[in-house]
Amino acid sequence: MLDKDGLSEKEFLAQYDANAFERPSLAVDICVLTVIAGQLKVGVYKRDAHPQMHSFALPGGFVHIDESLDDAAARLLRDKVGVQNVYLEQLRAFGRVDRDPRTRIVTIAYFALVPPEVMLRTQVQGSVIADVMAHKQKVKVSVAGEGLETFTDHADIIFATLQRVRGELEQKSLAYSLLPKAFTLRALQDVHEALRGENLNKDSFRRKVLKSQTLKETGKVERASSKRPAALYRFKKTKVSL
Amino acid sequence: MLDKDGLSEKEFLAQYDANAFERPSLAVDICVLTVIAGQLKVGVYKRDAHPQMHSFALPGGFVHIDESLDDAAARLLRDKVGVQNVYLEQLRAFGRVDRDPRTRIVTIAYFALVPPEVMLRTQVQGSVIADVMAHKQKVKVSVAGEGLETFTDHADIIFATLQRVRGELEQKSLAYSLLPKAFTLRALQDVHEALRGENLNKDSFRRKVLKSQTLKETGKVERASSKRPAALYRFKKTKVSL
DNA sequence: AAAATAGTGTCTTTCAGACAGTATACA
DNA sequence: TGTATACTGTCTGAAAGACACTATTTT
Repeated sequence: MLDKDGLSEKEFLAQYDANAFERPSLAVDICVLTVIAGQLKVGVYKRDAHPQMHSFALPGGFVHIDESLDDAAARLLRDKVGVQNVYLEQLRAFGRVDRDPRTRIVTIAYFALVPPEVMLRTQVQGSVIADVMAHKQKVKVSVAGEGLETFTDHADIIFATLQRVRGELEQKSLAYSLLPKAFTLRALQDVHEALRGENLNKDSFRRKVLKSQTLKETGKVERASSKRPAALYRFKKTKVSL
Repeated sequence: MLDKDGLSEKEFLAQYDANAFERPSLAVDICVLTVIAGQLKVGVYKRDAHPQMHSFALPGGFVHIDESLDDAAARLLRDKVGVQNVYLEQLRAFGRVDRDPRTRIVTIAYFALVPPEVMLRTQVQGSVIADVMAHKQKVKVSVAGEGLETFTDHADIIFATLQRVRGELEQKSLAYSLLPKAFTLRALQDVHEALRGENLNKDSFRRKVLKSQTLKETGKVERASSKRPAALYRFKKTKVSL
């Protein structure tokens, strides 16, 4: 079968020149979220090179020619954050023309949800676990109350991640990716509250989650520093997607 | 301020070589949706060139080096579909390594929501307004009951668009982008039903939408071929996002 | 015993779904 | 007049929020 230039598909592919036009570079950046003691955190690192040296950036890097976007994200998460086998989902692409002064770089943003024990166990050079606060249409990244300057549009990426996670929290049961295998109902509610940025009614939260049949009692109770110990539950990964 | 190689930011940028590594090509593809007579439709065109000649593809093209992703999507929508000033939102990137036989092409998928009058007015060479049916985790694209072969992963893009639109239908009031300025409550419900792929309770749908304060009566009624004419409403663009 | 958190029972309000009935067009 | 659709009013059941109360631990 020949095309309008009289070429077969094989001939067409042989003469195709991918370098005929100037192309943007393609990167992946990852917004790593965790909830520690009811506080929402993001993993960033202090840049030690130009451009925007000393600002704080999300971990990321360029997409190799022979790896999928998902593979690139998993590789960078492993290499730059030291974390694997966690929840990892693509957010979207960010492609403002002037978002990077080096050259035209389009980035595919991902977000990862990491349980606190896993996050606290990783120690990578220059990495910082910073606080995140969403207020209005912006996000504030800080450590010990001290605001951090964020690299290029990375604050936008964090904000968009928060919006996405809030929307998918229920449908995809994302909260369980931020908890250890066994957890109390209070801890589950803490995660929901940290992500949604608001307090929830304890009674109806308990009822809803218990009635949803997504939890299984472990029979054990919290080894607690608190007062009355709470029952520990596990997540039953049922739930169907749309 | 000098980096670890002793370069200033200006010197660093001058010596930066974007071509040091082989990079994927970057494209944009657009899933154009409309609802005609209660039926969900997608705009595709029959490929007249390799690869996968004669399959049906979403309109798209390459991202220019000096335009943002959003600008590229708007340009391609205008040039390839003949439509502008419609709802246009980025879905996400699709980057399977083997998704295009020409070379490594990562595509940023967008979706557009177009009112039926606007869609029917456009006449672009080779374009087809096809039916869409979602069943299970796949999508079926057809014309007059005849299934169409879709180009590379474009069926996945359409499916993902449907999922996204269903999720954002309420929050972002997307249905109004698929309707003329004045519309009946029945037409609004038809759009919701077409997008969600299920029938809704008429009574509670009316009550919910009327109570939501997002509609304004025009005072006019439908010039109808139906029985009793229905009141026409307009969309009051209030509603705050998250 | 006091304090603090976990967990239970119940009342009220809200809202979706169902159904019955009225209104207004066309054939 | 019959029929089909638009629109209104009311009942019922499910679930969220609020509140009161009991249970179990640490100090």
